[in-house]
Amino acid sequence: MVRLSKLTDYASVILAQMAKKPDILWSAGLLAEESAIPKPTCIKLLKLLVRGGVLTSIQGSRGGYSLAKSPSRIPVKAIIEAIEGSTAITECGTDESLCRLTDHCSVMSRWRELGDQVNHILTKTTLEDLISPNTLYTRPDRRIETLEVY
Amino acid sequence: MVRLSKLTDYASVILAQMAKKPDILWSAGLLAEESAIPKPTCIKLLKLLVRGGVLTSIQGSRGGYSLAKSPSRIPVKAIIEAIEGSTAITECGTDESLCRLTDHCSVMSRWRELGDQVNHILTKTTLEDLISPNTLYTRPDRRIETLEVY
DNA sequence: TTGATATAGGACCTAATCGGTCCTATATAC
DNA sequence: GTATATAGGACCGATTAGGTCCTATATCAA
Repeated sequence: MVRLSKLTDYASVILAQMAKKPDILWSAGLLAEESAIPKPTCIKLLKLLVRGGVLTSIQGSRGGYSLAKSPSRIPVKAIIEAIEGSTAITECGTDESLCRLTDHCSVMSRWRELGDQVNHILTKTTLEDLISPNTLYTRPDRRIETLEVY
Repeated sequence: MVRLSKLTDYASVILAQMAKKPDILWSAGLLAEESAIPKPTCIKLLKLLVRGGVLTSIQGSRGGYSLAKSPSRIPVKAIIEAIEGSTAITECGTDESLCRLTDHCSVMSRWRELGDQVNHILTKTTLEDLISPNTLYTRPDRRIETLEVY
């Protein structure tokens, strides 16, 4: 839990690169060079980001990739989910006995609420925040409203 | 990221069980029965929880396990770290070129700040919250102070 | 129309991690 | 001394993550 996968890390570097020059249609090759990420891996990530709706692509010669939206409208959650899949804290295991014999379901509800809080942060934080040269702290305009959770 | 491992899930069930009867010195066998978790796995988890300071143990005949502190003083973070290890969002990869050629380090700083927020929640939420029969939401006494982050 | 260039999609392999089990040592009570 | 309990670590199979490659399709330009 709460660990960034290497590929998501890479993806954020690629996206940071793209956000710097939003008007360019980036080819996979160029991005791989500029971001110092092995080309095959870079290509794979770009495909995942397209599928996740973070990027749009144009096929064919002179084609390439660009951000699907402005950085401020791309939640960190979307990036993570594009690369790693759902961020659901856990699917309820099919283990029947756990649910029948113990407080498992009740405890899981609390875990899920906790996961909702984390997701709230991941949704409010965007690519724009990620690529900011300044710390996220002490930015009044981005102060998170008191979580409507416990 | 943001996914509970099966073992942490199990551990929380065990701890919920123990918290219900705080005065009992629980043997591994009894806990395995009551929590419907395979005994060998249960034993492994108990050892990890002792090593993480969540439980204390007494060896020898008539020995067993008990909570090291009251549930309200055991952060969820301690449980996760006991089972899964550090919750650091990522160690900076040793990949030199990424840091030299790109904005990787800057982006990673933002990720780390984001991780700090998540850890804040995981620290403020305790075993007591986890085993509460009621939702964490709408509990004024547990309302989180506005995060001193963005 | 054809060739060059780019993405789309998926198969595939290897390495690392997770989930789970077992064995031996040590501590304690009777 | 023996039975009962935890301590610690070795170990293995299954799953997942990281990374590569191959073929198909779309587009542009000559």
